[in-house]
Amino acid sequence: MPGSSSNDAIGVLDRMTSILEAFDADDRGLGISELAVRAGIPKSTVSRLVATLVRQSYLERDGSRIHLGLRLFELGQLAELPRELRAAALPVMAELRHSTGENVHVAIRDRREVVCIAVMRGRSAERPFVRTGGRLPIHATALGKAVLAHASPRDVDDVVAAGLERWTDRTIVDPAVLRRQLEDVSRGGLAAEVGEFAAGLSCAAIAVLSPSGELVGAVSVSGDSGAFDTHRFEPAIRAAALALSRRLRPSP
Amino acid sequence: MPGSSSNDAIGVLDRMTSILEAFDADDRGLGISELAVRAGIPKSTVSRLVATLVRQSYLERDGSRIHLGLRLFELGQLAELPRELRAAALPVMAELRHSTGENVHVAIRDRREVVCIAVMRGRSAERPFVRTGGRLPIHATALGKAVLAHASPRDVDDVVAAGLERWTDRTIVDPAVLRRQLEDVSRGGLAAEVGEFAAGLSCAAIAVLSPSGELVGAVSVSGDSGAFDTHRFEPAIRAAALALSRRLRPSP
DNA sequence: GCCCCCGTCCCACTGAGTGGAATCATCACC
DNA sequence: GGTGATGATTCCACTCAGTGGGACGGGGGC
Repeated sequence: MPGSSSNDAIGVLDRMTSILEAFDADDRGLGISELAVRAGIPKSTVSRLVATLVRQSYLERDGSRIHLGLRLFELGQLAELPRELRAAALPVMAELRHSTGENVHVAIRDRREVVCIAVMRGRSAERPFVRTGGRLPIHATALGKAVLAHASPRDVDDVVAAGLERWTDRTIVDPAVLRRQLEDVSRGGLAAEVGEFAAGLSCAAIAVLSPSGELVGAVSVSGDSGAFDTHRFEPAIRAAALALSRRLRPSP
Repeated sequence: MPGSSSNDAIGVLDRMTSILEAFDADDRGLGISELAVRAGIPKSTVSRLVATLVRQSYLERDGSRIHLGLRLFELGQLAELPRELRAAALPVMAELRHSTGENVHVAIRDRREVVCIAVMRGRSAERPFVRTGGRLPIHATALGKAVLAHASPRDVDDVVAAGLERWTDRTIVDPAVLRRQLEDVSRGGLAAEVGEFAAGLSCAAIAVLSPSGELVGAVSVSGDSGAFDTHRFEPAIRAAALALSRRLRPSP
């Protein structure tokens, strides 16, 4: 919602990332001019950079419409963390979906956000609120709070220092409240979220640890706040997190 | 196999792509030095560029091991072409796998290669020879020949001009033979491959066209050359290609 | 026809990027 | 603990890649 384009974008690389990240989820391709506006870079420069990226298949163009290219898909599939976790998670998620009937997600932390690396739609559930590859704020989602509770105090400080952006009127924006919840979670509690990210949406999550005890990500179940008791599914989610943990390669 | 590192890599962007593409399928992370060797770029430069890419989450580092980062996964999921085709293809592929029992693939063309955007392992089949996101040579695979047969003559010329690299002793390296096969396919024939890419591996493919008749990709079935009759599954593959075509959004 | 918007190209300027060498860190083996 | 190998980071003077305002061409719509 803020969309504040804080564009330092000094180096060419930062420029490139600005361009790549200008693409939305549902775009049907962008023109050079719009791209230039979104990325906050002069048109002529964008034109030149895009030409290079197209040459490398990082972008594609169909006439004057520009799209994200195949090489990004390819590299994305190569990334180890999501790949391994996904492979391990899919069967576990299927089981969790079966036992709860709700939408199921697995996400990984990336700085002050989490990235959803797998989503499964529950049998009788609404379409999931996030797509595979989607980013979510770490402080306003159950997935985020589950992983943040296992992070270092310094990490929590960073998140707080960056400001707790408000998404709904129930979003936790008070650092003290957030810290209290995180402490509770880190003592073995369930990470829950009721309308804090999107109105009417509830979610419950548990962190996933590697066999050696390191934080890997989190698994969650979400549903409509009306009929969703955050604690009802706790045993199932906990079991899923544990099962997933056991399926992970033991040696990272 | 050839791994010839033809590294012009003048601009920073090209440098970056060299770095990103230095990552293999099964790597457990690369160090700066190895990365520098693979990318053909001085160490100090790689160090600097990697720092920037890490800052942007395009790469990750765990001590001195460097991995592909989450942002690549994220952007890869955003790329429209694979995303839409995948969504449309998965049910069709499931059906094709069910009716054939073999491994099933869907791929998109990218210049002189095809990129596999979905793979399903057949019930009784060996593990697939290519992963999602994997690249295959266009002239040495059924998938490649299926799409190439629908491309412009100029495109075929380009492929031929670039040289038909030999993968096995059955790979087609004679342009005349390739052209003859492509003509046959474009007249409605089945694109087939018997051990041309990997010894003992057979594959049969059909192009997938959009509702408006444009080439989108190809769908294929593959199996062990011993027990695999390239033509036995032709009706099933053809039906899948048609079904997939009908599921595609009509307005690209 | 005219105007408006969009993408590309041009070109003189300059500071971002470069990379060899020095430095620091870690590890292994004697 | 010394010594040498390996690997990552930092420094810094040089210079060429990248820049971007503006001109150009073209296409689409009123």
